[in-house]
Amino acid sequence: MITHKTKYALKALTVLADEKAGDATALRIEEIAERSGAPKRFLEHILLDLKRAGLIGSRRGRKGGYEMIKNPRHVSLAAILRLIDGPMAPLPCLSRKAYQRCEDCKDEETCRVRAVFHDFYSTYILMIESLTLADLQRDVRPLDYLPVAESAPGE
Amino acid sequence: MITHKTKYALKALTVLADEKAGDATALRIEEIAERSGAPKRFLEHILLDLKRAGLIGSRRGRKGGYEMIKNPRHVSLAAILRLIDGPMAPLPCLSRKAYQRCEDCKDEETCRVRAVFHDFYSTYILMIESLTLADLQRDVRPLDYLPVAESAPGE
DNA sequence: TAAATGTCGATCATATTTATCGTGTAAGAA
DNA sequence: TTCTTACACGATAAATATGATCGACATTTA
Repeated sequence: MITHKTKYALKALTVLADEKAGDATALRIEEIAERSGAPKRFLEHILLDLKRAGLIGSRRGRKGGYEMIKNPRHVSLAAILRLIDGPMAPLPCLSRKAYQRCEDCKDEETCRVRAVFHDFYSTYILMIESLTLADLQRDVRPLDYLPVAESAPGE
Repeated sequence: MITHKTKYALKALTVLADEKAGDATALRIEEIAERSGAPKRFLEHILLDLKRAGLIGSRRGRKGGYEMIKNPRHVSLAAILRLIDGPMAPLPCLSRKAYQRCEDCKDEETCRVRAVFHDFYSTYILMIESLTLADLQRDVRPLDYLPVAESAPGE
């Protein structure tokens, strides 16, 4: 599950990316909040994070607001998820930035859980790194049905 | 991130799967706790969940304990994650079992976040469904280095 | 200056996660 | 039977994460 915060960030960035095509007018937080569906006061902090990370720029005062800086094609979803939600690694012992030894783990080198999730995570990263903001912008391609079932635990 | 609870479940199941090869003696919670590194009283509940799901069986009283019932090759990691952590869908609107409309979403059919994560999730599911408990059992294949970097948010 | 708008720390409410405890129930041994 | 061992299970607590709101301040433009 991605958090609401991340979802709001993605939607806000999409709004700003879509806007960038037009004139260079910055969008007010309120405007972004309306168009993304995020609570305004909550969105403030999110936009601030995105600004600090250099994805978007801001202007204060009258005619102020936010605008996209980066090329959406060069902003991976992985970067956004990490920025907002923090490390994505399935286990703390598999994270580069937030590495932490598992207390319950006797030997990290031979931990099978770690080994299996390491392989899994490698592919996962490749996938999420390859998606970009631009993928959120493209022309609408509506869903029909979910092809993959979320089956019951039993066999 | 998978939860500690799920990690404990995976380790406990691995212990039981490894034990199954030998004689049919059931393992006591305490023994499983020691070998998996999980807190005993916490593990009780986890084993109960696994039992209710039909993955393992239990015997009470003297000579009691838990033992593997299913063939580890037929127990997908997806089933275990769902069982312990609940639905895996990145968005509530993408879950079969726990579907929920996103309040902030104006039109689900054209939501780009949903569309992109739907595609992503499909592949994710295929991957995690294809892994089984048996993958946690195989002969140790130690890790050397993490090949994929968790890069910084900026470009 | 006045109005609009981003900045930002503090705070609060709620949910989730991670346990721990006490007590009950069943099975086997003596 | 009676005792001991071990699972069953609901209640509860502590810690952390998440989602959100507020007040006050800083900056820009008219």
